[in-house]
Amino acid sequence: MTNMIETSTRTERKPDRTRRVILEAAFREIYRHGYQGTRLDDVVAITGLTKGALYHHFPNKQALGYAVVDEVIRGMIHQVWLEPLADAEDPLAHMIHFLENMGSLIGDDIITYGCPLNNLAQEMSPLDEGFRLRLDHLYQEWRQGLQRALERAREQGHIRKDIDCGPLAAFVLASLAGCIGVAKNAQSMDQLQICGRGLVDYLRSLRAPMN
Amino acid sequence: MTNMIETSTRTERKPDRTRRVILEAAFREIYRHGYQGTRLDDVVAITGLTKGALYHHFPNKQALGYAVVDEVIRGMIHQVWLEPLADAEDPLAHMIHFLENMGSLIGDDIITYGCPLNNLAQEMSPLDEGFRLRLDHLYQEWRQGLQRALERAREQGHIRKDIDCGPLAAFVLASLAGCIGVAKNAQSMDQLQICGRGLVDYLRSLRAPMN
DNA sequence: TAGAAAACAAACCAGTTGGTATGTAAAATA
DNA sequence: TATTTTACATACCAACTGGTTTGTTTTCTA
Repeated sequence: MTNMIETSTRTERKPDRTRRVILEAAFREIYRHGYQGTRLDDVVAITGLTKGALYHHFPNKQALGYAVVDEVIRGMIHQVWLEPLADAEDPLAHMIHFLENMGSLIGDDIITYGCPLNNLAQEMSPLDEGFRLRLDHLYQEWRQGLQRALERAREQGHIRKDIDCGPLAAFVLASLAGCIGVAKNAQSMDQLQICGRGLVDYLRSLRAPMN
Repeated sequence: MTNMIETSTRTERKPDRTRRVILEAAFREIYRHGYQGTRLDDVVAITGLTKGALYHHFPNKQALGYAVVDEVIRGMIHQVWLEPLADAEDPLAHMIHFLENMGSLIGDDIITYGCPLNNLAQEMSPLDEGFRLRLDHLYQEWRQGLQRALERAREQGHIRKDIDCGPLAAFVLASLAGCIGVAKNAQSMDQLQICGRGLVDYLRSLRAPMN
């Protein structure tokens, strides 16, 4: 019935796409200026839409922020970290390779603006419990993915048998966030590599002693 | 109508003290809400002063923020970290003891609000080069203090001779910031201890092998 | 001790911000 | 096809915010 292929120049209505456009613009602004520093006027200006569109899809700024966490940032972490890690045959080698080439694998934004998840967590966790719960949930997903990968590495004999991979995953994640934060403050890719190498050294030191 | 009432409201004038009061109130608000989330009206409300006083001592919000970094936060890091570390006879043992008892040694604020320096760095470094330079300078002071302590530990034979204490100090600092950040987001002292133990394990693994 | 300067107080303002009320064209539905 | 619902656009505002201006009281100084 309404199945037409004609892409007319009329104002096509694609609510899902409009919603996506708003979400990604909001993510960009939040990533660059923080949640509190983000102005809704700037978000709509980037999209070329208007506030009417924004407030049609989201009831208020807070709901928009929550959706950015649940949909945009969550997707990025799964895509960049969790899925490749789950697919890797040699998880430890994959992690080390990733840590040693973060700059080229992720892009300069990691130096300029840091980690989107950690940024938002540091800013909003003490201020808004809704943010905190969502961000904490995401961290737990991330940590569990890391833990599973480390346990696989342990089964492969790349990590000593006596290591508890739960706390280890927590520490690795914390260190990684710290390294990115330091690099961001120094605005220096070198700093990221120096700190990242410290983490890699640590991971290597967990190898079972060769006999 | 001239000074008919010599009421006790004789406002005692202590400019240095007034400046201090403003600085500490500003620190408190920035620590809790971030720089962008801090309202000058709230700062003056806490002090019981007025904007006139604030703008007499500081030309604008930015200068007040800079002064908080240079005077308040810097003092705290020196007092809590650098001076005790420089005075410690066994720096490595001191560091480990500190990491294992951070919660009780520093206080609950570290869980609730995180690390004042790291918070401000993550928020403001990409937004304001003046902040970034001041915060980066402070980080370098901190890292150098750590490096000197680690080098002393190496001389004492508590750390392997082949370790380069510069990158190590950078990694330790990054990890520490990351651990505090994770604990803050989880609002959990347990998380701080779990992550902190990971860092302690790492430091212990640097010990020269016993023969 | 008189005048200048410093240290505050109080009122005010212009720009901004999140949010709303209302209008309207396109889809969905009947 | 007629009607309702969805998806936006437009215009607007009340509250707030950083900052200014002006006035008053204390302290310093010549």
